[in-house]
Amino acid sequence: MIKNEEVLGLLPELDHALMPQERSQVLEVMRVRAYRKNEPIYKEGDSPTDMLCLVSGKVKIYKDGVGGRAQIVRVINAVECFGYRAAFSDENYVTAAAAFEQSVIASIPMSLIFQLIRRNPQLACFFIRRLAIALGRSDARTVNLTQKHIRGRLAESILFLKESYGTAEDGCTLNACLSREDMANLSNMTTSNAIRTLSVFAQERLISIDGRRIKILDEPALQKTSKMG
Amino acid sequence: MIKNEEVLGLLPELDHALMPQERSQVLEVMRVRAYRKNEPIYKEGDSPTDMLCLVSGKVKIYKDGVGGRAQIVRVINAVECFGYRAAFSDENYVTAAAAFEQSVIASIPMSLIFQLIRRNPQLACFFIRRLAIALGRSDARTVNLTQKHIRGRLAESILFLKESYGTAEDGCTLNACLSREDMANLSNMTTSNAIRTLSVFAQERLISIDGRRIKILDEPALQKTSKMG
DNA sequence: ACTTTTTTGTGTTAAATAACATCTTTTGCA
DNA sequence: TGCAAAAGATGTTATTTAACACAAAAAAGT
Repeated sequence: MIKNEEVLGLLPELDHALMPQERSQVLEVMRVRAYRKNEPIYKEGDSPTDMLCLVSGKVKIYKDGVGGRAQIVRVINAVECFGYRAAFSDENYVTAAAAFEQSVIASIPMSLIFQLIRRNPQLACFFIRRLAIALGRSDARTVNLTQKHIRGRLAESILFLKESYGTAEDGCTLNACLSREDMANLSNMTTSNAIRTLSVFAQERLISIDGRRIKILDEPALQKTSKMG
Repeated sequence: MIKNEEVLGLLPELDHALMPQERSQVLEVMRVRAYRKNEPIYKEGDSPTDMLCLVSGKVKIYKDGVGGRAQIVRVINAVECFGYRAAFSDENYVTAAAAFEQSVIASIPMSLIFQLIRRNPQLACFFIRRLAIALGRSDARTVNLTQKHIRGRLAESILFLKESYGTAEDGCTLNACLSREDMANLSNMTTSNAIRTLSVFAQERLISIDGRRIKILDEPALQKTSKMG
C-alpha cells in the first residue's frame, strides 16, 4: 500500500504550494483507498466532503442524462486531483465519478483545503489554474459535441483519449481501453453507432481495432475527420 | 459617464476582498468604455490582457463552430466579471464575447489581478468560487444541449434566460430580448427551428410572443418540457 | 419616402442518427 | 467445463433535425 508521504510526492504542483506545517496537516488526515474497475466514486447529488486525488488508474466524470444515457464530461489521469469543484461552489455534486479500471485514490477533507487556501495564496492559485483549464476544455467540448457529426465526434474522442491517457511505447496504441458503451458516452452517440463508426474507421485504415485496444494508424486523417466531419 | 469608484461599489463581492491600498491600485488602472449592440468585445484567439466587468447591459460568450454556426456557452449579466478564465490558464481566448445590447464594461489589467491574488487569498477565493460555479454550469449545459431534443433545449433556454436576466415587474416577461438567431445559438438548433418551435410553444400557450419579447405563460409546463422533451 | 438589407415565418426535402431487432462473441462465474 | 450474462456486431426502420427555398415583415440606411 502506498504511503501518504509518497502520494504528495507525486503531486509536485500541489506539494510545492504547501508550507512544511501545512504539509504535515495534509499527511495526517489523508486517506488512501483502492477502487475496483467500474466502481462508483461519487454520485450526482452527493455532498462533496473530500478532495480526491487519483494516484493510479483512470477515472471518468460523467452525468446521467435522458433515458439512462450517460455523458462523460471529463476524464482524470494519474496523478491528478478532482472532485473539488462542487465544494468550492457550495453545491452537491452535479456529476458522478467512477473508475474506468482498478484505481487508487487519496482523499483530503475539503474542510482542511478551505482552511489552507485562506492562508496560502499559492495553493489558491493552484486551484484557480486547474479550474480555469477545466472550464476552457468544457466550453470547447460543448461545441464539439453539439455541432460535429458522428464521425467528427468519434475521431475527436479518439484523439482526446490519446491526449488524456497517452499511448503505449509504439506511440499509437491508446493506453485507455474503454468499452464501446464508454466510447459512445464520451462521443455523445448510441453504442450501436460507436461500434459501427469504429468499424468504418478501421476499414478506412484510420485506426485498427483489437477488442478494446485502439491503434491510431493515420493521425492526420483522424485530425481532419475530427475537424471536418 | 460612470466613475471607477462607483463601479467597484457595484461589485461588493470583489470590493470587500480588496485592502484599501489594493483598492486604490485597481481604481487607478481601471478603464471604462461603452459597447454598442452586437459589438464584439473579444474574439477567439485574442490574448486576454484584461479582466472585464459588465457594469450595465448584457453580454454573450460564444464559440464559432462548424459552418459559421455559433454556440452561446454562457451569458453575463450586470454586474459581473468575465474574461479572466483564459488568462488564468495561460491560454488565448477559446471563446468570443459580444454585447447583446448597449453595454458598459470596465477593464482591469490581468497583470494587476495576478499581483493581487498572490497576496490576497480572499480575492483568490472569489475567483475560485466564480470558476467553480461556471464549470458546474458548463458541464450541466453540455449534457442538456447534447441529449435533449429541440423542444427540451428551447424550453431550457427560455428558463435559462429568465434565471440569468430576470423578468419585468410582471414576473413573466423576459428582460432579455434576443434575436431568433441568438435563441437558436443558445439552444443548439438552426434559426428556422428556433422560430418554428417558439411558434409552437406560443400555440400551446406555454409562452406568448410579441416580436422579441417573450412572456412565460405556463412555467410548470415549460419546466416539464425542458425535462421530458 | 424609397430602397436595400435583415429578420422572421412557413413549407418541403434530404440527411443524420436513434431505436429496434437479432445474432455472435466474449467474459464471468458456479 | 458449461451456462448465463454482458458486450460487440450488423442490418432495418422510424424519427429528428438540418438544409433549402421562398415569401412577408420589419429595420436600417440614403
